Amino acid sequence: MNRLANEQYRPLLKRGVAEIIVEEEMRRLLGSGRKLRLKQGFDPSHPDIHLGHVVGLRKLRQFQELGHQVILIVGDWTAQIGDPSGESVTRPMLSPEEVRANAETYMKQFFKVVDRERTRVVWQSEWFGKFNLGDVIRLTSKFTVAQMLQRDDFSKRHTSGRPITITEFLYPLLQAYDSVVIEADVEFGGTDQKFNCLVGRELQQMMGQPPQQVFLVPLLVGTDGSQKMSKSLGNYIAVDEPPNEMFGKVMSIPDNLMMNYFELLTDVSDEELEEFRKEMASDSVNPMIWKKRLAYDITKQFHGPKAAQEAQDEFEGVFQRREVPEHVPRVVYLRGSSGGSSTLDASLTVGHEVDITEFLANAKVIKSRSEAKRLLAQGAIEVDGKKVTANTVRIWDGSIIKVGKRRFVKIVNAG
RNA sequence: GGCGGGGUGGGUGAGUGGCUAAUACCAGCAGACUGUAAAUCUGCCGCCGCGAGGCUUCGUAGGUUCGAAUCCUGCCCCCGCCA
Repeated sequence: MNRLANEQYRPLLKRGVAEIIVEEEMRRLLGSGRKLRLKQGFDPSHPDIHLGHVVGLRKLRQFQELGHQVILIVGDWTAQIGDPSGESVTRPMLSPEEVRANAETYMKQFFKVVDRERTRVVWQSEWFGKFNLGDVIRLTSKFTVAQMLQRDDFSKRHTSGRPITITEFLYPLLQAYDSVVIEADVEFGGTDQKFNCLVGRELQQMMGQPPQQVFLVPLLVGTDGSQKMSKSLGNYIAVDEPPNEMFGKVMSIPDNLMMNYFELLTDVSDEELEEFRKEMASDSVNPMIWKKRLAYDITKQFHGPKAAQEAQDEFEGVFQRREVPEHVPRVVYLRGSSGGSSTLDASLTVGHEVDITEFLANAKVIKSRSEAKRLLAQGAIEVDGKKVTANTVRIWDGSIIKVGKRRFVKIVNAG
């Protein structure tokens, strides 16, 4: 491999990459001029994509720009046997309809990053649907328990006496078989997928194929700044998040995560990041300036420059200048007899005093009256810019009620 | 098949008859401070009630008791050890 090529692939193979197995082989393949088959699997029981997944998807995209093809495998079959990730969490079997719906949801998000034109979607059931017991036994007989126990997760559970189900051993095998079927050149995944991907290499070789390369990306740390981003931990930023939310959530990450996010989730050049690093080290700039850029850049990727700019404007208005946001959810305030969907207590009338806690609880702005009372007692409720201290307050058509730092509601009289 | 352990509020996990709506920690929420960052401090953190207070909750269904998360019985579920 010549120096030029090394330089050419530097951003692709170095930035935002945890490990490549085998890197030299990877370079050789890239240099061969052949169109590579990039394998990406997806578990239909988790159809939501967040920024943690985007790290890998961006890599797929970068490969696509070089002319390579993504093969997206819908794991409709393995979704039914449970994912051994972390603790053994048994998943409910998904019905075919659920799988299909989830796959659609997934792909809608997936193709916000990955180029649809250069992607082929295949379903695992295309091949596993024909599998019979004999096939399964033949597949399992190629591997030993000792091999399975090489997996960190398995060996830990085994030594500490926690259960491992046999179906969990099947999961890596099926995933490996996927690689054989599609004749994958490269499999992508987070570092937690290393073992499974390596099993794929072994099986391919046993079946007379050249082994796939394994491209592992780091796990993104979530908005809490400590644990990996995941939906169940609630520290995630979803790709289908509205622009304002997305911008706001990025702004809320700890400062020390910024560099990491820039590297893994943006195309901001290494040179600029070096500048950023220096400025941060010397305290010569307010980190917020850079963080806004980060938030803008990420929001732009999913919502376009216009929406990103608007999100930034709103952020600056609401949080830096403490203004009321432009678009505030409305609470329709019915006068007189009962009515439609967001019905409020009909005895309340605009322009009159209302019991604010009762009002907000009825309007579902706050989930219970007890909680509303707590918030009131803590001075967290404002009406038209004035902190509410009494139980009752006068509201008008068009009044703005603010709860806490960022919840707003506008009163609209439909009466 | 045998023996044993366990199911408590979003999570971890105390509590073995009244002082327990239920220790503690985490998460969460609010206020202060700020750059809606982090850190820190303060308060809150089942539902209803202005309040005194009431109601519902500790796998589930019954029972004992003036009174049960705590005792008894059936059932469901989870886990370990031995075979």
